[in-house]
Amino acid sequence: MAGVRVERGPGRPRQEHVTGAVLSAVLELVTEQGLSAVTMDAVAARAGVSKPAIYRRWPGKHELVLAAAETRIGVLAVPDLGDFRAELRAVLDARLDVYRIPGTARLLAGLIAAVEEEGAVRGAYQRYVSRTMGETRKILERGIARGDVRADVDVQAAATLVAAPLIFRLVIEQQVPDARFAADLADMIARAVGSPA
Amino acid sequence: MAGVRVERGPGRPRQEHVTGAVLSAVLELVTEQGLSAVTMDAVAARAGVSKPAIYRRWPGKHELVLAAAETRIGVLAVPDLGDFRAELRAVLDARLDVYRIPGTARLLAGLIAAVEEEGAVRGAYQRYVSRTMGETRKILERGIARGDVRADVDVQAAATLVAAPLIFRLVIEQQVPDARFAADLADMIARAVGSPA
DNA sequence: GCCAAAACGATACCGAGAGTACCGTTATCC
DNA sequence: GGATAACGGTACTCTCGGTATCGTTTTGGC
Repeated sequence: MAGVRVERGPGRPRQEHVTGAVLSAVLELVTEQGLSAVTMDAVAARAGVSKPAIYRRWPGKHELVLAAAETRIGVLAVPDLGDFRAELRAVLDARLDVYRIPGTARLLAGLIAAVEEEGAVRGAYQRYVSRTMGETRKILERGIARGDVRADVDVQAAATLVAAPLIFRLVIEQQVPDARFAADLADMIARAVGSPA
Repeated sequence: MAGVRVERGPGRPRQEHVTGAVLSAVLELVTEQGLSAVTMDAVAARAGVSKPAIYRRWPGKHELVLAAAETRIGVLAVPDLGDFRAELRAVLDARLDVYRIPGTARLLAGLIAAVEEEGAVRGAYQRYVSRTMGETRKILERGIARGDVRADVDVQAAATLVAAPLIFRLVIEQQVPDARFAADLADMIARAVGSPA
């Protein structure tokens, strides 16, 4: 995902702090001033780094935005809590915490635009999305095995039902989701996929 | 939303076909070559129109993209069908028809990016979103009045649950939703908000 | 018929931003 | 000590959004 050069060899090695400084600069700029303020010059200046140093690590702006987004919205794993409902709450609450960080909506919007514009980013993005959705699928499959999730649900469709509403409210409705909304979602989704018992 | 000059008066009137040709050009370009191909010069050339003619109608690219998106994803109204489940299917199927048109994912991505970048577009966008969600809210409220939707659901949250999954699958998961997915959604949402009866 | 007004196409232009090339310098491996 | 490669700095090219200006054309009002 990151730079091209990983193996050791002759030549001056990368200065590790540069990578972190650049990613932080992207997150700061997008939070404080929005997407349009994230120019390569502004990022370089904010990070105290030269522009070529950025291009040695990422092939272009789209990839940089993707990398910055990944540091924010990482893949989270939920352990077996013995109860589908509890695990559902855990997923929603964890996502809620991330989406409530200021600037996340703008960051996601930039990510979506970057993926749509640049086919090169799509591969890494696809892997990220399927990994994230995979965690939710696991919870559903545990629930089916356990018996507190209906055996006849389409797991992939149900995973989308879980993942979509929070991000929709943030990015499309342009409102920061709150705990009440997450709780309502948990109720509705539990009825949607839970065993009738 | 469109041009500034509506009232009649002296001077050469707008040529109506220009507006339509420009909007069509945007949709064609985004469908055939993606978002990055939608440059003002390309739009002008494709529409057989001069660039100033575009700027007489929309103040900037963001507004143009919003206008083009609105011609595609209009607000749809669902009549009272006497049954919540049937109306739910009607909403999902109608949305499905639109989202399956090639290029719609790219168009939506462009819209999201435009809104996030340009505060000026936000007002019109907000009105559009709340109008669209309002139609879904109406269906839920009819259902509550009728008795086939639980009276204790949060209508706004439920509307998000209905609207989010299709668009999420298209824009985030990067897959065109199919009829099977829409049917699964209808099943799950009906259990989520339908009366226990 | 004539004039003001405003849209039209065409073109040239400006400024900003993405990305690249080249510099001399510095750090590391062999 | 030499090859390698990252570093900051700078200057550059190219593309794109947006504006200005031109002469031309089409309308309404007198």
